[in-house]
Order: sequence, then structure tokens, then C-alpha cells
Amino acid sequence: MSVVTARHVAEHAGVSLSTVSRALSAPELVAERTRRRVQAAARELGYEPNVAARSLATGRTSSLGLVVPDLDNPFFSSVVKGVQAKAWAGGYTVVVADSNEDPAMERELLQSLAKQVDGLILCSPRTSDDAIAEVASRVRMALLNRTIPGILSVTIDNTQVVMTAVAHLRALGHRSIAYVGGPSTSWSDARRREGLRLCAERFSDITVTDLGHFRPHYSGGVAAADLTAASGATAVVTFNDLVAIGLMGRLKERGFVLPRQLSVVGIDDLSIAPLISPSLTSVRIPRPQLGSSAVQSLLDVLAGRRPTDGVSHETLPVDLVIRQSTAEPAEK
Amino acid sequence: MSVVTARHVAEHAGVSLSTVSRALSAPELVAERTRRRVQAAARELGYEPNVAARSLATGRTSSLGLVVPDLDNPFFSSVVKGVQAKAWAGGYTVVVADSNEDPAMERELLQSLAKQVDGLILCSPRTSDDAIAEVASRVRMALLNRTIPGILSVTIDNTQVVMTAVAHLRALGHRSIAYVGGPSTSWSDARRREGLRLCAERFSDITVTDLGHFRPHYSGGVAAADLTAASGATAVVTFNDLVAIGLMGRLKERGFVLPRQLSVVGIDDLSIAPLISPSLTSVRIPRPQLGSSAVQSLLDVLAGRRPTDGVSHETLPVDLVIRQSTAEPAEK
DNA sequence: TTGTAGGCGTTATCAT
DNA sequence: ATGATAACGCCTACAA
Repeated sequence: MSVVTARHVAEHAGVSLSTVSRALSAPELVAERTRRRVQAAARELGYEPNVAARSLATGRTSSLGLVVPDLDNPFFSSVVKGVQAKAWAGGYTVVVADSNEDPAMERELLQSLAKQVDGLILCSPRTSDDAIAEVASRVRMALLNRTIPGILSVTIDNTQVVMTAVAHLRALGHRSIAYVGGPSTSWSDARRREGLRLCAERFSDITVTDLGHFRPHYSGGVAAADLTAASGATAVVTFNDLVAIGLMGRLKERGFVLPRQLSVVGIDDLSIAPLISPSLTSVRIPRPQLGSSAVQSLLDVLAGRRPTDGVSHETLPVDLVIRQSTAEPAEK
Repeated sequence: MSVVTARHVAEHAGVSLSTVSRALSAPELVAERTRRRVQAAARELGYEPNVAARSLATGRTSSLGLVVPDLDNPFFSSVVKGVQAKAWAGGYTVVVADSNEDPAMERELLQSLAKQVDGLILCSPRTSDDAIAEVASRVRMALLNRTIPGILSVTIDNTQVVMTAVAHLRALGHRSIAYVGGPSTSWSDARRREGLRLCAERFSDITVTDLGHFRPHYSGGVAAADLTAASGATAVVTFNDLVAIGLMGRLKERGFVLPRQLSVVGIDDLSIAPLISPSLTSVRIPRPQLGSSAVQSLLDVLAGRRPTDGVSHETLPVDLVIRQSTAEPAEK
């Protein structure tokens, strides 16, 4: 019953153990004839190399670790999908872990994953730079949605995110725009506020009102709705789509007619954005690409195709998807 | 720079290598004093056992494989979350793989994952019973959303799913109910149709119309909408929430007033169900529990706490979440 | 081009 | 209770 090992293949093919090893993992080092014989034998016996043994011998595992705050959040599940696909294509397996938005858990996961994978991808970390850097010093790592000097990272252009949204609203004629932000601990939110500042500078004819920090979910939107309505703004940009949907939900409940009384722009372009009504205009973030890009970079480093020191911060572009939640402001 | 091994700990603690191994993985076999000394040394040196080596020696990997059709589908991502949480709590790591709804890819994933994990969880498989059984003969396996004789499985009570939905509609006064089905290859859809038959038998005062098979997404619902309207049914049950939302979207576009002109019941109770309008009445499926239950069973088997032959098919209950997409039928 | 032999870090089987 | 020592299955100099 015990599984077939390389030794069995060797006997079956009438060659030595090492020849089998070579024929299978470095075919060019073995004579055409022998190689075929070995490969045939391997196939016949249904040989499959033992990953643990290989890993022990080579020091590599052919696996990547992926840590996300919440697997069941559509933003992250897209990222996971991208990571998994790219990794598999590159011959790597992915070990996923869910920190449940808990910084302590996140660190725990990082610690234990660090030494059983060849590379670690950390998505939207909730931990401090230092804690992350410490782990990064012990294992190849790529950051998603965050940058830390000296660590590989892939992010989106958060300035562009808000710029795009604001420019769109301004072009429609809006002059008073509100921003419903995410958690104050959010790296993305900080970047977006920064972008907002730039916007305000650049477009001197508009005013941007910061409505504060809210939970990045439906509930956060609900909480921000009345505030938004009272702010006098004719349009609002929210931290993400869920917030936008919550905000719209509450406003519709209050009898507001959208987008007539308020234009709303979300961020993420989740697959539900087109499904609500009015369908949500949103800044699309290429989530799967975020994941695959991170894997790409990581694999490049692992394969020595990319210098390990030349710090690389890749920034992916975003684009606006215009739907019906945005329109010209109502006449005064 | 090379990592600290058990041997280092041994020297540091002044004991033999084997004592270190025992002190750490079978503490009760070693004297109190020595144990403390070893553990102290281990902590001091920051020792972490090498998983590959351990795996090679024990034949176990402490990891589970999980294969799903689409990581980015909210149904599956919930399952993944449940699996990951339970596995981690049980000391197991999870390797996820996405088959992209492709049966061939699914088999490939199963094959290569089979020999590098202690157990495999296969969610909503798109492959044949035979192909699955073959893999199951070589590795511990648990099925999700499907049963195959002889293989461990966790499913929901699909009969109850439709019964609950239909009973609710009937109680509201509906007598003509339509069913918008999923793909003909769907195991769940087959079970639900079966349940529908039982309903029709049991409630002789209602008629259930089968509208056919549709894609299990928004588009499928759009496609089924006009058909549903034309069927004369006053209420409809759809294969899942996405279909329900698509159907409602199309109908609203046509000017229908919901739920006045048509009551709609979805299945899954995705987190978006409450967010659309009218909010969607849906049969809640305990998705994370599906995942954690599967892990539980699998770990029980792996630990020998559960007989490997006594085939177990666990069925989880569902419940109805009533929202505003269902109401009494309009007067004629 | 192929074979020999040593080692990767643990666990597990023997003795002691 | 503890210490040698042989696996575990593969890779990789090194030798032939």
C-alpha cells in the first residue's frame, strides 16, 4: 500500500535513484533515451514526488502564504482569487489565512506561516509597520494595499481614485462634494484623504467637505447618510461601495430621490454595484490583478529574476465606472 | 544565519536530540525538570520545528486541501472562511484552490493536492462521482454540497429549503408558485426539484410551475424574468439570491411593482439580500458552518475519533429570513 | 552521462 | 527517563 517512491521508479527503469531525480526535475541533464525510460516508468507506476521530502532537501516549499483580514469580504475574496490563480500557474500552492480583522491574530498568522512558505503575501494589514517589517526580515514578503519602505508592495493609485471621482462629479456640475471616510486606522483612507487635499488645491472652484470616519460597511453608510444630507453637498464620495449602498439605503428610506438630490460615487466597483438602484457609479479597483501582481513580483524575487534589495512599489491604475447614481445636480 | 534546529536546542539545554523532540511534542514522557529546561532553551533560541522534516518523518502534514469552483463567489467565500477558521483552530493549515467552475481543472487540482495534504474538502464538485471516488480512495475526503455513497459529506437539507419557501408563500395566500431553477448539472438544483415535487404532493391546493434551468447568476434571473411574469404565478422561488436579484431587476425595469405584483424568495441569504430593494426574502444557508462541519468531520477521522468506514452524511438545517420581497398576492 | 554517498531536521525504535 | 541511531524521500555535490 505504501506509495511509490523514486527508488521504485529507479528499479523499474533500471537506473539509479539520482538519475530518476534528474530525469524528472532537470531533464536536460540526462540522455534522451534514459529520460524517456524513466519518465515512462514514473508514469506507469504513478509516481508523484513527496513534497515534504523535496522540501526538506531543497529548503523550498513551492507554496505561498496569503493573509487577509476577512475572506468573506468581496474585496478580499477577489484578491484571493487572483493570487491563487497566478500562484497555481507558477507552480505554487497557496495557504490562506484569515485574520478576522484582528491585528493580534494577524501577527500570529504571519509568525507561523512565515516558516512554512517560500513567500508571504499580506493584504491590507492591520498591524504596525514594525511588526510587519520584523516578519519581512525573515521571509520573502509582498504587501498589498500598503507600503512600507524596503518591502515589496502592490497598491492602487489612491490619489487617482479620488481624483477620478471628484473630476467626474465636477464635470457634471457639482461644486460642493462630501467625503465619507473609512476607519481612521485604514491606510487607504489616509491616502485618499491626501488625494482629496490635492483635489481641493487643484480645483479651486469646488469645496470638499470631510464628513469623518465611518465603519467600512453598510452600517457606516447608514450612519453617514443624514450627516451627508445636512452638509449641503450635492454629491458624495464614499470610502467604498458598501458604505455608498448603506448611505443610499438610508436616504431612500427618508424619501430622497437619487441621484436627483444627491450623486453618489463608491469605490471598489464590487459586483453588486450595478445591481442596486440606482446602480452605483464606482471607481473600479482591479482586485484580482492586485493579487496576481503581488504573486508575480514575489515569484520573480524567489526565482532571482528580480533584485531583492531594489525596493519595488508597484501602483496599479484604477478607472471610473459611471452608472446611474451620479447625475447633474438639481437646479437650485 | 541558518535557522535554529532541534539540535541547537539540545546542546543549549545539555540534553540529547531525542529528549528535545519529546519535550516538545510529548511533554508527558519527559521529567518535569528536563522539560522546563528544554522548553526554556527552545524559547530562548526561538526554535520552531521544521514542518517539512516533521512531515517527512511522521507522514502527516497538518494541512487540509480545499477545492471550490469560484473563490470570488460569495457563497463559496463564506465556506472558505468557515473551513479556514475551524482548521486553524484545530492546528491545521488550509491550501485553497479554485477550479474556476471547470471540471477538468477540478480533477487536476484534486490530483495534485491529494498527496500533499492530510485531508481534502471538495465543495460543490463539478465532476463525476467516479472521478471523485477515485481520489477519495487515496486520501481522506469530505464533500460539501454533494453526497456520494461511501464518502463523508456535509450538505444542507434541500427539501427543507424549498419546503420552507413554498410554505411561507402559501401561508401568505399564494396558490400559483413558479420555480426558476439552476444549471441542469447542479446537484443542489436536482435535490430542490425533488423537494418541489414533495411540496406539490403535500400541498394539493397549490400549483408549482417549473420554469426551467438558468445560469446561477444575475443574468440567469434577467433571463427568467419575463417568463416568470408570463407564467401567471403570483410568487417565485429562485435557485439562489443572485438569480432572484436579476429577476427583480428586470421586472422593476419593466415597471412591475414588487412585491405587489410578484413575491420573490431567494436562496442563500447572501449579505446583499437585505441591501436591495425591496429587500429579499431568502432561505438562509449556514455557509460557514458547512465549512466548519466538514473540517470537524475530517479532523475526527484523521484523529481516529471517528470510524473511517461508517459513512456519515451530515445535513445542516436552513431557515427562512423574511423580508420585503414577499407579501400577500394582489387582489384579482 | 550516470552512479555513489551524504545530508536536510524530525520522529520513532531501541537500548540503557 | 534519556540517549544513540535508523529511517522518512529527495536532492546534489562529487566521483567515475
